[in-house]
Amino acid sequence: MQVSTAIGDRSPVIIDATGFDLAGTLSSGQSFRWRMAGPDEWRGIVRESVLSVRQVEGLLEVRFVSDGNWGENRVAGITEYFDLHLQSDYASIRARLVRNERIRRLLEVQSGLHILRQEPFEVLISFIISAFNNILRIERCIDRLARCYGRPLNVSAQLEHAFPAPEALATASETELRACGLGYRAPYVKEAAARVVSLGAGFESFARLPTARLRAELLQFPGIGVKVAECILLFAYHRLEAFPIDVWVRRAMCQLYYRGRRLPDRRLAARASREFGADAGLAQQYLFTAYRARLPSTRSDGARDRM
DNA sequence: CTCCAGGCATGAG
DNA sequence: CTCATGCATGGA
Repeated sequence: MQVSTAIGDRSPVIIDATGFDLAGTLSSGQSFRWRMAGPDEWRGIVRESVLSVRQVEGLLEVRFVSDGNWGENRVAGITEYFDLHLQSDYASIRARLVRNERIRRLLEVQSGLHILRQEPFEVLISFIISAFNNILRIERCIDRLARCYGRPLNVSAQLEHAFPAPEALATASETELRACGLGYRAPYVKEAAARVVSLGAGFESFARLPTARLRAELLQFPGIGVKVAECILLFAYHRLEAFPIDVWVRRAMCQLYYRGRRLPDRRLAARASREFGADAGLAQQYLFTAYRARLPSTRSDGARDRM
């Protein structure tokens, strides 16, 4: 798995990433901190560092534009973030999903999506902001939040900032938060951050809770409902059975399983659980990206696109 | 101009 | 319990 290790300070980390789709994963709406920086280059902020990443053949090349506290082994940290240590699992999940007739066509044109392992607090706040919002604006809101409340990470002209700490958002004024473009979500973000602060070490222990209890804990937060809770379960706590239903996944499920008839989300969730079981989270990610991009494979009748 | 976006909180029935 | 409504903001 590990091809090379970082010896010097600035030497890039290179990791075997066979079957991984970097671009697809980074643009699949699970992280809001990555931007395309070239034809085959992605620049993003992970924890306390700025990364420049590209995928060549089956290899992932990661440059640390700014140092972060990754400890001794950067390879292990990067491997974990991109969830590359579970490549065999992704292969078996995919094999199971392909057996499902209704989504087979989607998987024939898409592959290699991973679920990133992101910081829980960042995901929690980011998806509170995501409610009734669009991805471009979510990215801008988080960018401005980081600029106002996050630690500066490099000294270049284009200064980049880490995601803010809970204390910073908890003590921010609602007016300031609104100035970041949060709108009516400003008080939710402030109160949710305050709740994380008051939970203290209890928030860290969320990671060890069984999924049902973790979901119940998340639903206690202001601004977190069923959909956002599922996003946090999936993207922050890697609970692969979670199944967030947004407008695109709703359209996908209704079209694929109910001839376009609109059903309540709880029924769609139950159906997803039956169809995909423990693989629902990854299935959801493929449905989301395919329907949001309006891929030809999402057309119900197989009619050709004449645009 | 209108419509829409990775929904939630609230109140009515 | 289920369902309808308002909500800030900005791009298309």
